[in-house]
Amino acid sequence: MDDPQPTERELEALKVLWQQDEATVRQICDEIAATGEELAYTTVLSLLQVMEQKGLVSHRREGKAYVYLPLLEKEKTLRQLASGFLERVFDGSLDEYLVHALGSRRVSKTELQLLETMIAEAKRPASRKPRSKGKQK
Amino acid sequence: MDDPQPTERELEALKVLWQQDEATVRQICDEIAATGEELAYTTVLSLLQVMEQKGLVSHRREGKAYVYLPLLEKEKTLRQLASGFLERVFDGSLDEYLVHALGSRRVSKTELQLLETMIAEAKRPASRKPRSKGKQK
DNA sequence: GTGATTCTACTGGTTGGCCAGTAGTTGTCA
DNA sequence: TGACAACTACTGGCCAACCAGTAGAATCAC
Repeated sequence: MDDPQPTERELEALKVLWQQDEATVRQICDEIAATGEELAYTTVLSLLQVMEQKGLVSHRREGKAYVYLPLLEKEKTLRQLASGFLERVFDGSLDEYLVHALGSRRVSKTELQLLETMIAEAKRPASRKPRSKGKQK
Repeated sequence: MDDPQPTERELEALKVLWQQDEATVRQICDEIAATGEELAYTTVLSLLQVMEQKGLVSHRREGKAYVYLPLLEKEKTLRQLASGFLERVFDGSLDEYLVHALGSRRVSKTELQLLETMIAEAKRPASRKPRSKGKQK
């Protein structure tokens, strides 16, 4: 409830920032363009400014350009997005979600393996995973 | 790409329709109110009318009231929502999604069991699941 | 028929997200 | 210093979602 959720576009920008730690408007612009969508430089800038206003990102001057950096934690944000979606669409039922998610695409062997590992992990009753809030990276 | 995706609110209305097969504006209104959100009658009506325009629902007269019924298939819609979300937010990585979804809440024993079953199911290489499109309820 | 009740049709307003153009600023280089 | 290039600030337009008020139509009791 604290931090505001990013919109679709904002998430795109955040992904770039998460991946590169920080980036100039130009870089973000290029990165988004690389995914197929061409946006005007000023459009991306506007987006970033709105995001700064919302507290999603911050920036500092570097020479002539602004370097933006994310304020939202990647892991936390994704977690919130995931659980929010689950709640809204599937009323919190993970099974329901999976039934539909699995039904819509092929699942690779590797993925299945990973799933099993995760389940085994979750099965251990009181095994508090360290969940280092410092996170990876 | 065919059928348009419902918005947040529209999905709420659709859920009611799916659950009851069909419903009057009044019923939908009450049902939504039961989840905690009070909406004006006319608001719900407007919503339904927009949805009809989009081809999400249809209606027929019954006495004095209109009875709305869903045109979107529940299973298909949920599947599209699930996969769309997965694609947009997690770049299609189911693992990634699950890591975050599982991390955000407790998972019950029953759920774990169900997950295992699903995985076992998915593991069988060419076992075409019957996928009875009629499904439960 | 008349009136009261309950519904639908129509219409408008507000907000947020998204996009981009123009003007102004800053840094660089000769 | 002067001119150019690259950047930022400001502003507005567009559209979808959401909400609700008012007017009109159908139904029913009497």
